[in-house]
Amino acid sequence: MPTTGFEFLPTLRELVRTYQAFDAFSSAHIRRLGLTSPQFDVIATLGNTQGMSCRDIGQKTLMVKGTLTGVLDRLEQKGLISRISHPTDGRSTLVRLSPAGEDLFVRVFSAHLTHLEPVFAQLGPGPLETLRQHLELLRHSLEKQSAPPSD
Amino acid sequence: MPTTGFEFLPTLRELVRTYQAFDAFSSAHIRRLGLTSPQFDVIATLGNTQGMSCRDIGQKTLMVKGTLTGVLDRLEQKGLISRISHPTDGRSTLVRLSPAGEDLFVRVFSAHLTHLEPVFAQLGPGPLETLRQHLELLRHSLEKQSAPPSD
DNA sequence: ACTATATTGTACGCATTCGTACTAAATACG
DNA sequence: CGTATTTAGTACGAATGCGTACAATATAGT
Repeated sequence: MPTTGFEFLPTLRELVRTYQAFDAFSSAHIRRLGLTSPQFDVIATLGNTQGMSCRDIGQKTLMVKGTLTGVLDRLEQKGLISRISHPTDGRSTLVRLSPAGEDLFVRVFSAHLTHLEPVFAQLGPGPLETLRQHLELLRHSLEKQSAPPSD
Repeated sequence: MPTTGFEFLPTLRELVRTYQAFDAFSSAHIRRLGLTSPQFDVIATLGNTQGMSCRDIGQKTLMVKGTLTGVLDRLEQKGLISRISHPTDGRSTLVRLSPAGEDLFVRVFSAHLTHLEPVFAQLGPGPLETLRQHLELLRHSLEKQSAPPSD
């Protein structure tokens, strides 16, 4: 017999609530380290690289370029990154960590993962992997239905 | 033998990516209906009620009160809600849908769920429920580690 | 009754986020 | 060679989102 539809609502709600709980937990720690979440995202992305274009950073962090400009402005103002003109492509800018940014990256990155680790460890290896697989399924289903992004 | 730690990273990344994919998919549809996501959230929360306080709306929508004030301002400006003084508690405000807000709720709410349904249907009932349970586990683990919210 | 405390909502500043428009530079095409 | 299109980044406005401070009201403790 067919059901009423909308049986997915509890799962939808749980996805939203869980993500928001994760985001609150993660952001609170990052903020105590003196950064915002997007700023941490950029620092973590640039860590252990020789610099990247805004386009590459945007693809890694899922920020659109308009958003990225402001985040990079504030990181540059704090002296954590520097913008250099690209050697071969005159349209592009190379963004790298400054020495102070490198220092911060080393201090903060593993500290943050260590902060998160025990939370996920509660699940155990099996459920952790099952959760990842189901999330991946859902994401692929979402991406199949979506229009390609404009960036 | 102990592992290197940080085996949770793929699951963490998948949680973030999947939520962002869901949010993009959902927001795009809501925007086509003339609302923002938080505005839709409030309209959906107030639908089929006789009005709620800002505090109640905040608990349902997971918005802090400072954010809610601005969202309600814009909904009031569009004529979709009205703010009435609370009969018994002078500190509180009763927020209700206006007739136009009721109309919008009826038109938009089920349309949005119908838009989302096929995406989640891809998973099938079993994985859908497993996913919900694992997300719930993770959320409870997060909430155990978090400080209680300031609101 | 009186005072200390807690609760409700608003005001404000800072940072993000997206969409759109714009400039500059590189590439494709005729 | 010259123009059209594409690409990279910035500029700007509207709308969240959070933290803090604040005014008005309610409640608790004495």
